Amino acid sequence: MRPKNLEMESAIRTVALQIIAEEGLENLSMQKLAKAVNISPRTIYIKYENKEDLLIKLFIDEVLGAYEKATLEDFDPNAEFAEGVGKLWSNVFQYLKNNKHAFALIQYGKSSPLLNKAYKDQNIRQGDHFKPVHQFLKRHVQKGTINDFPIDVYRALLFSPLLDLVNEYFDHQERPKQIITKGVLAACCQAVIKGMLK
Amino acid sequence: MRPKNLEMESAIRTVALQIIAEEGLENLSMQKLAKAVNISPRTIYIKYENKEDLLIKLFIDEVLGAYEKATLEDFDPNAEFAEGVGKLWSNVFQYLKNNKHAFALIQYGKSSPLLNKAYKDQNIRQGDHFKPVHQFLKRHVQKGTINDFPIDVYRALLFSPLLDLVNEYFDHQERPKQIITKGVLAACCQAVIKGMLK
DNA sequence: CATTAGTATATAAACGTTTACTTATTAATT
DNA sequence: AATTAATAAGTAAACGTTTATATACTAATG
Repeated sequence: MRPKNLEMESAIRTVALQIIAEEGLENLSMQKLAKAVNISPRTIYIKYENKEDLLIKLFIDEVLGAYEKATLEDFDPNAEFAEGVGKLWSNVFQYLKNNKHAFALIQYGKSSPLLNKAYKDQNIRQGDHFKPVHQFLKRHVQKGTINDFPIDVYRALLFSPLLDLVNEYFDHQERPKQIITKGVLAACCQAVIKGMLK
Repeated sequence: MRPKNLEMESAIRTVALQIIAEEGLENLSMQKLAKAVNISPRTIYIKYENKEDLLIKLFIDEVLGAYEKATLEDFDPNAEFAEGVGKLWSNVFQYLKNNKHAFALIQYGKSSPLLNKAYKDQNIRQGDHFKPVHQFLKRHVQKGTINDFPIDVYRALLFSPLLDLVNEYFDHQERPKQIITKGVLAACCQAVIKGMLK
């Protein structure tokens, strides 16, 4: 039996992310993708059932998986609140800064009904990728460090400003001056922490 | 000369927003839109140059314009910091809660390159729709109430958690229990305010 | 009756996907 | 060790459909 060319599969994913980031999800087509990777359209269908399947696998496995892994790297659920949040912020920023294409698809996850649905299904099926973070937050609620909120509310408070700052970071990359400096990021992180502490 | 049917133009916009919210931007086509409004495709082209033109006008005029107007309603740039931010939050939440379809397109504004570009162009050309907010923030920087940041950074800190909470609000509308209550919203707003105060 | 709004229909290109075929590789058989 | 059969990977070209937009026409109003 002829073996799969594994490089090709990763090329498909890389180029797909690139097209999505540069031209938008609405401008990714199977034929355009195949041409860009320099393969036959049929080859994509050997590895993915159809376009939906490709997009969802791209989103869940390639993007969210790596993102979540990077977020939790060296994160200690038993850390002090400020220290823990600081670590999460620096992990996320570091990762996204170096993975602009992945970030673009993450942004689509909030708007595209297809990806949004996939995200929710994934969250329900797989339980908690972010278990260490939940553990961390729960501990601090019990210690009385922070107020008790549903987990989705913590996500909004803790991470959405950071994602917006990443967005600004990329926007200002093409401009004369970068406004999202280490200092600004640290100050914002401090503001978020201060707001949450009781 | 035969007069334009103005109802038709607003029907086009309403149905377009509906399709985008329900099926995604990538699933809006001119023919599908025409069929849904029960008009000929050509009629859309009388009112809009092409698809891009339609999308950009939908985004800028119909959605962002109304959103910004609603945000600033009865907002007093001379208010105390907590009061001013509270007003902005309640305006935004109130408006988006009642305009789910508009919210969907606003979310796309962060991911779709076409809309993103339109947004930036608009921000540059039209200067500051949000001038009262800038004025408000500047005053509080001078008074020493809050730290001095670029305006984009304020936007991330002040509004992105709120938009995420609106997203959660809609998600939980289809579930047994709404977690984004008035109390949760007020507490989050307090957290954001507290974090920003020096 | 001139002018423009609007319709029905057509266009070429692009879409997602499939069909019919070739190539590369492994494992069994000679 | 060489040959062959089996099988999956991969290609080229085409499928029917949908796309954005254009053409040719009719309807309605100043």
